Amino acid sequence: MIKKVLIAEDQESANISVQKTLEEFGIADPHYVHYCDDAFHKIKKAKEMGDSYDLLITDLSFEEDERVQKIPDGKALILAVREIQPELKILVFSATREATIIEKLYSKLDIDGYVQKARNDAKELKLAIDTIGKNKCYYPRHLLDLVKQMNSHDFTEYDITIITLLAEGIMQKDIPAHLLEKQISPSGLSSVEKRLSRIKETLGFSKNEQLIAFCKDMGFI
Amino acid sequence: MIKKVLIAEDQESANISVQKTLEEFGIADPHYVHYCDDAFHKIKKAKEMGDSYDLLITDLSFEEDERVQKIPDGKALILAVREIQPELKILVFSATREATIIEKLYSKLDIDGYVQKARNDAKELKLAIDTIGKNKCYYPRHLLDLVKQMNSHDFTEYDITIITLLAEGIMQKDIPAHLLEKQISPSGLSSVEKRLSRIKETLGFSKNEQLIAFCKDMGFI
DNA sequence: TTTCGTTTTACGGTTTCCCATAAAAAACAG
DNA sequence: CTGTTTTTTATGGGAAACCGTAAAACGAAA
Repeated sequence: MIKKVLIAEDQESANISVQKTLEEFGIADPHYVHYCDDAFHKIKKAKEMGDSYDLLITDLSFEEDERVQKIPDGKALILAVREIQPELKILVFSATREATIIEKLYSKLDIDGYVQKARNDAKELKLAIDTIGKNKCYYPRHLLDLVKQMNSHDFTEYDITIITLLAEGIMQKDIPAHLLEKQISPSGLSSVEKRLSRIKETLGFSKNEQLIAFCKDMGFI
Repeated sequence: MIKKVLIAEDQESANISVQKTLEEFGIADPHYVHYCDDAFHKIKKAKEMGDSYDLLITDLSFEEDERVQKIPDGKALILAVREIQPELKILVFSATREATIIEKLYSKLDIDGYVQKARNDAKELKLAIDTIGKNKCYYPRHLLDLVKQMNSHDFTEYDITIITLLAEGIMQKDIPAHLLEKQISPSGLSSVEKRLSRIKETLGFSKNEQLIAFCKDMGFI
């Protein structure tokens, strides 16, 4: 059961969102800090007083200002905290959607959950805290999907070219002309169609829109 | 004219790419550092010796290791450097494609150029250095486009819902069913079609693929 | 309630996409 | 060079998307 929570977050707006969510869990007065250094000291002190925190919710990036910090960001904070209280649950609440970065948080820093700051992040935040409260890790859905798909198809230059053209609004039937211009072969419409449907098949996609979204997530385009 | 260049970059591969590009400009032996602290000290020392750098090419994110750094990342480095040599040209070479982050680099940190690490970044790097050499700022094309488009349409919850469904591979003709399920109105296929075509019209897009790519770039989905 | 104006939905024609098949071209081996 | 295999391109039918128009539903005001 999660009772004592510390929030490290320098953005006012994000703070409000987190607070509201926590209220729904009956966690009335979570502790706030706006600097990583403060977070570290609070956790350390609580541990020493025999009143450890159950959960740390932290951002990754913190704006820098005149207060010089030893711990510059969320990543460093997590590393530092793990030294003094390895069992502390950590939920990262950040804007990054780079699958590779998020993946590393789980594998290297051993975090318990990641929620991306987005429109309806309150919902996801709730689900994440609930999951972590049950001693389980919370993986955002889109990450799970990505990890699974990562290795199922490796994109060639050819693939990327076609997909980039699509993302630029070129109609599929006009792609052959563009390929000819760039002297890329094969340039036939059938070849383009076949390639696209093959990619989508291996990735389990049904529509081009899905493929574009995936490639954007992966940073291919 | 750019003669003396310092590169702050901890990734071996990226370093090579930059080096090649610089060679084409006749900048034979640029200086390299793998840590921001080193970059800062080099710039400071050169300035004091009356042999200042003309250009700093830096990454934003630096991997942390056993060497504890005062300056954790490229952003902090830029801030620090601006203190001691405000006129130094700065070109950021990083992987981020978050339009908002990049925009801030220009507006807050006053950088002279940004090039995103991508497949053919050498070309863009060259163009950027050339532009900066002429005392002009280099703006990546896609950023210019985004900034222009940003204000042309503001996305509602409804828009995001539809676009998200598309990105998940739902067929357009099946979207009404999903909207009904979520009790979102209007749910008619015609309304969905009209909404999508309206969005694409205001943004100057022709295809859904383009819209998906744009929304991913903007972090809407 | 009636009327007017707006929003939502339904329908039909055209374009584009999707997919299977076949023809053509290229690559390869003997 | 000939025959075989693979790759690329062409073609056509059916499904989905696109786009304009008209009907229906809804809301507000008289």
